[in-house]
Amino acid sequence: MEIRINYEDKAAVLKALSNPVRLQIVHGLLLAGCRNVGCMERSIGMSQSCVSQHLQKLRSEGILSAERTGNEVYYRVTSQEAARIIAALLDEEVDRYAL
Amino acid sequence: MEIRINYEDKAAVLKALSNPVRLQIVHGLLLAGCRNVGCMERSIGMSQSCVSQHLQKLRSEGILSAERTGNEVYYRVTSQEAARIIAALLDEEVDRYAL
DNA sequence: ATAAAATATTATGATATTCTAATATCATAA
DNA sequence: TTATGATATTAGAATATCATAATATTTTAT
Repeated sequence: MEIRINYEDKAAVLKALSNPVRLQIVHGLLLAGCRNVGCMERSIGMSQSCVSQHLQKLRSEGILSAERTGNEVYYRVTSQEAARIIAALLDEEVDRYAL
Repeated sequence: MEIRINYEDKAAVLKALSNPVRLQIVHGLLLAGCRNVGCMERSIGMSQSCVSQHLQKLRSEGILSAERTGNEVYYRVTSQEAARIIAALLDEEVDRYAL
């Protein structure tokens, strides 16, 4: 069997993580930090709209999933691949991450 | 001592790798593939200018270094961090990489 | 039924990225 | 010195990204 890497798709994963706001959001989730939008807004210091749009982008790339509880929406990291990348980037242990 | 992550800088590393052409170039180098520009052009199927511009971008982010030998310029990966990220992304062993 | 809180979506202007075509540089060969 | 091959740089058009402001949706409290 022939294994051909799809560099388009792989680059897209990196691209999804290659923005400071998105990186901080995902890393925060991995460290069991903020899980809902309001908390992220405050912690990152970006507008509600901005954070929400970044969250949608991460979701559409399959890095996060969302779950609504009452008024708020809780996010979590569902992509092992993303976790590995961030661990490699920040020189941390994937095992310590929440996902 | 206080460790504060600079998400701007870290995101910039991912951004440098988040283009399919650049990703393929760096991965190729890590697998001991093409080391000069002409070979990369042919192997990736992009114009000389395009490949060269991507190489400059990777160099300016400190991921590659270049060495001229006669007419041609040979590149290699100098960033352990980039190697770790790509290994994590492609689920490969960093130890097998050339750098 | 209204109002308020939390989140999502849309529209927009500013900026950045990408590729190609054209030109420049640099090293060697003739 | 001129020509040639390899690489780099510049200019430009098309497209994408980013943050903000405005509006919409959804859920709960009154």
